[in-house]
Amino acid sequence: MEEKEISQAVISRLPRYFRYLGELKDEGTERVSSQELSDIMQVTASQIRQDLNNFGGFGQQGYGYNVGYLYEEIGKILGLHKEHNLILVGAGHLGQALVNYMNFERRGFIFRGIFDIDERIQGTKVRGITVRPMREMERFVRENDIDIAVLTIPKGSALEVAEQLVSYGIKGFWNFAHVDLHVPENIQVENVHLSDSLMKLSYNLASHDE
Amino acid sequence: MEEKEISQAVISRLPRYFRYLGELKDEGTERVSSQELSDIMQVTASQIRQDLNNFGGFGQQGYGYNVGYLYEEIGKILGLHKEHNLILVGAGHLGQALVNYMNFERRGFIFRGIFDIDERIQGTKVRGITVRPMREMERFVRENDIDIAVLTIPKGSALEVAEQLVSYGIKGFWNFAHVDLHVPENIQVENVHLSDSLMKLSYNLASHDE
DNA sequence: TAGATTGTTAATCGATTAACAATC
DNA sequence: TAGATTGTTAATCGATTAACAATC
Repeated sequence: MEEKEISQAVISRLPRYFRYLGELKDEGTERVSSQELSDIMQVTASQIRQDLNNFGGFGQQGYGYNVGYLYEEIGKILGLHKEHNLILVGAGHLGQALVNYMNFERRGFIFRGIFDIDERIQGTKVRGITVRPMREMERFVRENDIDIAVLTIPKGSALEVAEQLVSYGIKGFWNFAHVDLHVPENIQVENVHLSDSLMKLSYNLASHDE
Repeated sequence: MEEKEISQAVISRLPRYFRYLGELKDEGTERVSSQELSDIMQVTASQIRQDLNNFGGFGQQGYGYNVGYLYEEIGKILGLHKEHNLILVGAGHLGQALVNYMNFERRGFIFRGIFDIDERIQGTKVRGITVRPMREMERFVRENDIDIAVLTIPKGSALEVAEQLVSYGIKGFWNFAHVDLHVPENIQVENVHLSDSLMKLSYNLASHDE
């Protein structure tokens, strides 16, 4: 049962709030007003209050927000209290880098399996996890309750692999392949298109020095 | 001399247009109407026409757009006809993955140097490029006309390193460190916050299965 | 209580979509 | 020429900012 639909613009800002609140928390700060947060984060206090109030009244008039509480609550909104079981599909440089990055695990995103089409690396390990052949993927996904697939494979095979994974029960894709996946609407896709990002930087560099 | 300022929302869509036009071009398609592109890309024809007309009239009434021409023009708008000299700062797994990724070079983004604080990897090579100590960075940046720094270093050191790099003449940052850089407004920053992206996926997964 | 700051409504701004005259 | 489709203006929609009453 869906509450009022929250816009993706708001969702995109939540991790940034979460990060700044985490830093305030680590510094031992107990309370913060929307105005103080506004000064630090360079967004309007009004936007902060609007964004938070999409999810409930976390503050208190005359006081502001309790840092620790708000941090926890945003974490819950983001679903960080739940664990997710991930597989990596495509054990190239980028894929291996993602598996080796410790911070995802700290947030509950745990790589359970790695798959690659290249026979030469099958059987090798990345951070203790064996690289398996693609044909073992279906069984692995079903038996290990995998909900997220991280795609670091060439664009040519991504559509086909994604379709298979949906049929195996995958619920979300973290997609680094440079294509737009076509998946049923109950499946979530988060794209990381690195070359798009670099092109945007290129544009901004070019448009600046005119 | 700045023309009318183009919104970042529009800029963000350009690489996607560029990608689809490249595919059409590879298929040998010569012309495309905004409506056809709309069907393929799942955005409105109106938005496509509006976006393109920010940069000039690339189409022709009654005909549509010439695929090859539009592809070239968007490439120019994105600044892809110019070469950029990059350095990597932080030769961890992610940094090495980026250097090894061939497609950036194809678009004119060329890694010239790699720097890392860790003495154990200094002197080793990544894709033929020697990893150098940080103290050589200033001279290298100045002598090799480096304009983009790719930051794949821990958040703790990112602010300081970025400040130094600005003073050495760096014009743009591709920032993978999980902090917001504070740089002068004539310096461009493009952030890739992977954990933010993953949290967004997490939210969408959680909010879906309610 | 008085002061501070939220939660929320109203106003503004900007981005998207629709419509259509211009024109190839 | 008639048909098609752009370029562009106008209308709509949504997101951001401002304002302020509620309230701790």
